[in-house]
Amino acid sequence: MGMDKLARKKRELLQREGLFLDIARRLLLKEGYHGLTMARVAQAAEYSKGTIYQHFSCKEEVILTLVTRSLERRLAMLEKAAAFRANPRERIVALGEAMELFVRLYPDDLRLIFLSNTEAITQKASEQFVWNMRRCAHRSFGLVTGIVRDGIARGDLTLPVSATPEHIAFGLRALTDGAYAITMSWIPPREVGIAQPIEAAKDICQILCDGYGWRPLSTEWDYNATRRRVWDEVFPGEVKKIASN
Amino acid sequence: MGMDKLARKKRELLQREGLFLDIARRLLLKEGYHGLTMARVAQAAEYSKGTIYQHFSCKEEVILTLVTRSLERRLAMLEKAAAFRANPRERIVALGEAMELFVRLYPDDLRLIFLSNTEAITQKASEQFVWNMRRCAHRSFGLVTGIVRDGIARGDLTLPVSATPEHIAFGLRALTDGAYAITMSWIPPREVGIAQPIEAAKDICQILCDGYGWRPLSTEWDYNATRRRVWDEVFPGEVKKIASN
DNA sequence: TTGTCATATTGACGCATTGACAATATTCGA
DNA sequence: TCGAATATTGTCAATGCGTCAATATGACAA
Repeated sequence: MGMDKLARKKRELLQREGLFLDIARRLLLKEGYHGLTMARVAQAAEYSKGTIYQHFSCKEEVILTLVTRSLERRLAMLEKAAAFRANPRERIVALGEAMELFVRLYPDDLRLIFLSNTEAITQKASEQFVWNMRRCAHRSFGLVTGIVRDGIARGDLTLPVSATPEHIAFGLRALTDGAYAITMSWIPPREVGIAQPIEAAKDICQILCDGYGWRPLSTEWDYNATRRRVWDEVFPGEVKKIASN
Repeated sequence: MGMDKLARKKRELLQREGLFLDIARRLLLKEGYHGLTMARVAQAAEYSKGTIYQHFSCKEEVILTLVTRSLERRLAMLEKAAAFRANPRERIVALGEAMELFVRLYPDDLRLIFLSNTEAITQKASEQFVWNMRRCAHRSFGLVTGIVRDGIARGDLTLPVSATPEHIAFGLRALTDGAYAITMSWIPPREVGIAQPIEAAKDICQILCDGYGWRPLSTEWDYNATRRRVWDEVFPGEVKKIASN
């Protein structure tokens, strides 16, 4: 087969995989894990079930592919935020804004990411997928630890003897993930007295940084101005998209 | 039917339900969601499948019953800790110790609690179960907000204008839940540089409290002594059990 | 253009599981 | 001891996953 034909073939395969994934995503989000069935995907895509199994070895792999896409989309936004040119604590603020914009723009992707914590799904995951998901986790953690190291290097932050940069990253991440987990769980945050869980999570991250004595403290700096700068300079398109809704 | 006979009947039913639940729990923990099947429970219990459906309307209800038990067990430990006679910040420490002891003593129960965040399971939950799980969440949140209010009442803590007692409770809870979620997920905390995630979570909760300026700050008080007091006075049996492993 | 072969696609099938239910067994009061 | 109420059983339809032998497609050579 000619090279060009082979390339076309490959492109078509990729396109078909995209079709399967789009349908699967729609079903999964709309009707949950049990609502996503291979037969329904096949029917909606107007292919036979067997063809899907040429792309994915099992139902779980379909889901994990969706999860991986969402993880990478989020990671891309976090990386953009981490590259914000400002002092380290402002860059932490930028990460918080990235998280918030991500969840506002793509709430469905966040749902998918949380789905990946389900054992029923990860049980059947191939090495390939686990490896890739870990890679995403590493990189997003790495962004935070990197900023913490910068803060230490600049003398903005002095670690307690028992702590490491990883500890702080772990704390910020646990706080954020936990807040989102509560938001998306069967515990409605309003019922426990929190009207705006996402804003609350950002504020608490700030207070945690203050707790470490990371300068400039939130009392010494106008971090709302920082937020506006992040919107303007890093995520103008995203902010516009949200505003237009 | 005589009253005594009726009572015996009821007792036997309850006992059988316990048998089913024990078997289901073993299967679920050992082989995951897909490994737990009604037929296997029936076979192991030496009853027929139909009998199980007299106790539980579906597989998900079996799982939710297990989850509810675990939530209640944890809540009981938290309530014991919250009743610790000490200043409010020490009582927060006591809650942290309760969480740690719980996860050390009953790691399987924590796994079950996290299982309840799975949509595949909660989808089919009856009102009854959701209602009960929310009740647990309310009560455990209430313990924290109660302690925060005590701190404010004593003048140990002055809230920022934008915060409420619920905010602080939300932060502490999100931090703890998030840390445990990371611990139990496919992200191995060691790989992101955290050797002891549970200890780290406790430390970070302290730093967050410091960030709020909640007195006595961790620099002003020996909270390790507080921990030892909690072990001795609130959880002597639990600590002993852990030590003997 | 046509024949041949490799590859892609199909849908029926085997197997497992859920949940329902009619048939059967047991229990209890009279 | 009898009969009604209740509990238990095992089978069965329905559904879904993943496989595979049969079939269709299409690239290339003659």
